[in-house]
Amino acid sequence: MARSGQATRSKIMDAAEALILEQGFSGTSVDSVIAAAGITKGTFFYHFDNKAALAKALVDRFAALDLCHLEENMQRAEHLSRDPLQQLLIFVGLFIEDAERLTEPYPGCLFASFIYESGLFDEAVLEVITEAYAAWEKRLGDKLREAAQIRPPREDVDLDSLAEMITVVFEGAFIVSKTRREPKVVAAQLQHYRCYLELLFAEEPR
Amino acid sequence: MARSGQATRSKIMDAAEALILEQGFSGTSVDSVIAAAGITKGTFFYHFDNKAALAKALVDRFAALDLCHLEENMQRAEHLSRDPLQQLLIFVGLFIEDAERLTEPYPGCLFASFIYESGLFDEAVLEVITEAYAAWEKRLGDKLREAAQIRPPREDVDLDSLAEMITVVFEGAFIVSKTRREPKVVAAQLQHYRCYLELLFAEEPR
DNA sequence: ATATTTATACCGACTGGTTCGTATAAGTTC
DNA sequence: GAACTTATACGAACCAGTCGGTATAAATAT
Repeated sequence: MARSGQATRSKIMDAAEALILEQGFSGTSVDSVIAAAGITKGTFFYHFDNKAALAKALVDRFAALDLCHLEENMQRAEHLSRDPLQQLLIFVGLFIEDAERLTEPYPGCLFASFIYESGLFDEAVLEVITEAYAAWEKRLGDKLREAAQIRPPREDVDLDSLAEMITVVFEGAFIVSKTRREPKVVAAQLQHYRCYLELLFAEEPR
Repeated sequence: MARSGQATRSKIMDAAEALILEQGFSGTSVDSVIAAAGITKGTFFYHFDNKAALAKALVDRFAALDLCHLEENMQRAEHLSRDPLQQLLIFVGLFIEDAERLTEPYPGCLFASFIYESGLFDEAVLEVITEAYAAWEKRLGDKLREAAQIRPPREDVDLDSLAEMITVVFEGAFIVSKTRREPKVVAAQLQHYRCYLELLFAEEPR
């Protein structure tokens, strides 16, 4: 089975990611990864120089997928409405739809897993995470500022931290969802975030 | 130098907790703990049967302190106002005050750290965490229901998940704070939670 | 009062197993 | 023949945990 190199690489990364989200990076041995992936040690080290290289590949992939979801849902929202506030509400709504489809608890976020073991990773890995968070903050922050220009929020809130709040809600909801083993948590919490935005920008009398 | 048993035990736990919040539980060896605590291996295993016993002792202590903060600030709030909504706003405000005093990024929550390595711990450890979360949800949920009886919220939100949201905001803010190495994140996010509560229960014309 | 016992607290070398990573040699697929 | 995979064995470092022994102080006995 030569030539399927990329497939094997993905299989290793899939197995590793699932294990890491349950046991952490240190708690996940290379041996357990190769067992889960159904390959051998030689193959693992053929694809990754060392365990640290696996970590880097995992965050890179996770970040790429994350930013893809961000951009895709934002562009869908932008096509569904012209009003920046409505775009934001639709944007969050799309993630709520996704979260509602979950039947099992969300497996968690690799970023959070790594952050709670941040002492083990080099700066390059951590930078991928900060940049991903920054991208979300930027994208939502710009949209919020657009919305605020059309109609200023009722309370004088800081728009940057308001943009950041979606990351906060996601990460916090993942943890509670994992703890309570309850898949609905994420959707419920995103709904609160959307509701907060609605109330902040509501056009009702002062 | 006998007699200082409890002090040594605390010293071990303090060192362990700090290390675990940076490197995770698996990533923290007993050797690194004893080095940080300035004791030896024999002493460590005199105080703890095994590494798992240390984990249990750490969550127990963390949960006790956590519930202490919850109860203390809630009772302070209850003394400062008779109105349940005001009590809630004051309650959150007290945590904002604490968070604003931080000059370094919040070191993080042991619960979250353990949850992202949950596969390594036995049911007893995880139960301490679920119970702690449940206590917060109960305490705030009851207060929210009181407030809703006096004046129903503007939007038809689920009060249980609204109560749960403070845990979500804390946990999410810790992660973002650790990632961005920015201590102000926690206070800013708690402010949004308080603002959300205010808007939800505002008495302005519908 | 002095000797002896008991309990608590602590030390550090040691053991056996696990870890990551390497090496080697042969097989498979394109 | 180049890219990829299997299988197995191996080593150095590290890991959790053990064990025999020491130090101290209070309790008890003499």
